[in-house]
Amino acid sequence: METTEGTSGFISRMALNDNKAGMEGLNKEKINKIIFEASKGSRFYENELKKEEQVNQRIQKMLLQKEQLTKQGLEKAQKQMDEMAAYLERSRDLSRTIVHIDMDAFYAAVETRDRPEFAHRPMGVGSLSMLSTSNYVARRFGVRAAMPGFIAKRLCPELTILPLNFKKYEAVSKEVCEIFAEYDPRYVRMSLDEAYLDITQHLKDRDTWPKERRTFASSSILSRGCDKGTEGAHLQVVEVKLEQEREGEMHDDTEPALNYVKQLVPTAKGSVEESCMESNSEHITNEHESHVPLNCSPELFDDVPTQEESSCAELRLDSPLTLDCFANSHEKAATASVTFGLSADEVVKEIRFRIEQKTRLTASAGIAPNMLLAKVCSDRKKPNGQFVLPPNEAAIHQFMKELPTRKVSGIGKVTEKLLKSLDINTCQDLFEQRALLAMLFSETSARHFLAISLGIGATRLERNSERKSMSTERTFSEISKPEELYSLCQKLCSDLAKEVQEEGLQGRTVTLKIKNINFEVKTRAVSSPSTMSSEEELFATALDLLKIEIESVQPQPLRLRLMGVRLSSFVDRMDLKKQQKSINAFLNIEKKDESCSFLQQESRTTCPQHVGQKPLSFFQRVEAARKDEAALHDVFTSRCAGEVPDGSLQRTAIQDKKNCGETKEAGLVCPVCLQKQNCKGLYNFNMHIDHCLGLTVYSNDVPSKHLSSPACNSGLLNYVCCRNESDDQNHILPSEKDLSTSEAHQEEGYCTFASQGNSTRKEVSESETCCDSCQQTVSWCSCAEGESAGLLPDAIVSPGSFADPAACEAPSITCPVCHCSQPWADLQAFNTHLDVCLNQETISKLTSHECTDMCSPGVSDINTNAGEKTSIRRNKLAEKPPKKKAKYSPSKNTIDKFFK
DNA sequence: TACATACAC
DNA sequence: TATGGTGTATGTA
Repeated sequence: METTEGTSGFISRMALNDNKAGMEGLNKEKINKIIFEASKGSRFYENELKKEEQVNQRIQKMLLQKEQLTKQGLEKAQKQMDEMAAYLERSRDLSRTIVHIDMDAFYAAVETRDRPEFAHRPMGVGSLSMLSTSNYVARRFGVRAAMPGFIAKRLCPELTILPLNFKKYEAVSKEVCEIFAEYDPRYVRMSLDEAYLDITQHLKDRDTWPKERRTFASSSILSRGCDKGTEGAHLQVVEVKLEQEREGEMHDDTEPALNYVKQLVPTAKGSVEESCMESNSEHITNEHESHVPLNCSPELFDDVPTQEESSCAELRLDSPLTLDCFANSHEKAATASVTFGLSADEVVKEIRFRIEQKTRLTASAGIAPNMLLAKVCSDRKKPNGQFVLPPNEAAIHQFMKELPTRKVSGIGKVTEKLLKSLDINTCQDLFEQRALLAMLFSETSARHFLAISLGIGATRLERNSERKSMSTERTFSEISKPEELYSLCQKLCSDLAKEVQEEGLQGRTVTLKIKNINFEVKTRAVSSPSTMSSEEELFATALDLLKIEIESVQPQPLRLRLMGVRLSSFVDRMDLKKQQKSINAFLNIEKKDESCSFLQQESRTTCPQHVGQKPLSFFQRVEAARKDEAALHDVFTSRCAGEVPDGSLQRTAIQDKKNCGETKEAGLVCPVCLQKQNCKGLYNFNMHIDHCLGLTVYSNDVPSKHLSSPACNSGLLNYVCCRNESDDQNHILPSEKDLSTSEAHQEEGYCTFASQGNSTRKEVSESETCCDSCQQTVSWCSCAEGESAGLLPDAIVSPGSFADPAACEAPSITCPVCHCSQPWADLQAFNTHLDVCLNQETISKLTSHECTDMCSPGVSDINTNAGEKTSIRRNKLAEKPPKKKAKYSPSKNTIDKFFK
């Protein structure tokens, strides 16, 4: 989405714009006045003023600090920053071509495409409470994204507000992404309407492409006037003024005329879009302080259009409008085609062209050597334009010189205000004041500012960074009755639990967020030693927090307008999968020999390598693999390597903090594989032990109800005990497979599982699995997709299919540590034996003594968390995870009373 | 770890 | 009548 801009810059530029100062200035004042009138006296407004005051105090504090700085201190800081700048310059990578693509007024454009009547009329998408975006016509009235609809209506009574339709936007976004993937399969989508592409490789490949591959048929006006098949043709947009706009009456103009349309003519120079923006950029450089009404909070007016956007809205209307104007030309243009050149600029034109052909929507783009710059560039020619920043230092320095700090992603209104108070307005100022910034801001911030001032940003697009939290929150009209608050809390937990479970996540920290009727926000968090994902667990934790808040204001009621629940500190399914992958690697089973995989070991007997061999039990396989030192080494080194920093300064500190020191020379000997381990930190050592045990490290974080028998409630780790319907026996089976009873079959190839009135249809396949206890092969149907590693939603597991493992016919199991045959009575007994074998006492000793030598900064972490993983968890599995001490624990009766 | 704040979209 | 929801990062205690 487009970024918004502070009021002051907007007003100041208006004042300097000779042609439009009167109209826009008045317009701006009108907008401010209307917003102010609609806001003043409201609780929201009062809170905004309060927040603003806090920022002002922060500024005062900072200025006081500034006064106390010594010359020597600043010189020292200057030296350090210069060293850092030199380092950053040395590491500058100009080799990549990064593109940032942003769909113009996306939701509004999609709606306009489907309902062309809004092409000429002001329209917003959202609700009376909040708009997500608005079209360019509405923006001329000051109607912007993140503005309440009722205020937008006051600004523009003719405004139509359409409801959000995410399904539709998602579908369009998918279409656009299909195009992105052709240029960079590893493109990174930031939101429905925004993505980064690294087209470096594409540019190389493209050099060898025949012209035909760069030629596209055109079904719209975009091809009009283009030389058919002309190599490197430039599409020039000529804006033709159709009708003189009535100045100063925009608010009363209920149906603003479409004043300009575009024509494309071939040119070698570039487009008029660029010259249009260049002329605007002159005004940008003439910025000065603004006149914000004294009694108005500037924050309230953050969404007023920037000059660039206002001008663009006048000059360049949404593309669908343009297309409509050329409706008569469509036929003529239907057979045209256009060929794009080889440069990055041409590639991006091609992408935008294809997006418009495919979706009838326009996009803006920025092309630069890194993400930070590309993002700024894409904003330059919005809407429907693109800007290239050449990959050379001189051009970048020149570009950054006049760039207002607020234009940089990550510098918001507060940071902008803080910087302005230090007389820092542009990125060049950021560089010049680097010593001051180093003294007044944190090291991280100062470094960040320095990188920005040099135009240095990330050059590698990282995809699929793991999710760190998941939350759900709701705004409502005031609720203050405790029972209603509890009920709401439970609903939120229920919703969150569903989503968390769908993603196969397990979290340890629950955060309750509340906003009172005065818009004051509070968060309260608690971390549990064990992970959770169920509604019950989330609710039990969140309720504790909520009760404390209710009590804290008693005898007054807790009057809320928002409540949210967040789960974080995840150990997710990916970790489980990775872990399993490592176990497979540990067992020296590679993909190339999938027929012999750990999970399908029956095939082992038919594999040429293993013909005639008896299927091995799980622990026998662990034992066999244990002997394979090479395999062990692979797994082990990969597990113990720790995080690899990406080379940036920012990450170095994190790495330093996280990493423990090297293991002492004596090392730690794994009690399972008996190999000396050079792990960094006990945590990794514990991970290794878990590998050796062939158990899932985080199994204790998986809800036991999914993995264990309800009958024995054992929390059996990699196993599930299931009753097979066909042989009517209980079996102990590895839980990598999702097992369901054959009864669940409703039709061939599918299972339908009923739960709480809902049924889920899942594709399944028949498979055979060896019972690890009785060594018999049994048939199961397993879900082919969706769930794995035993993370079965309730709907799939039929509790009736579980039974006590003790019922299994073959009552013994091999201990992976001492290798003796242990009687299989129940898991608890077996775990006890395992713990003895692991010599819990020794591990504890290592945890408390060795660790201080092994791990410098992370000692407490390792002692409290990681240490527990190995030495305690096996006995803890069957127990209810201990809850963090809450100040108040509601009695069950009390809660029940509320829900009856 | 807990919490608040800032920011993006 | 009425000012969102989701997620990440960072500073501070």
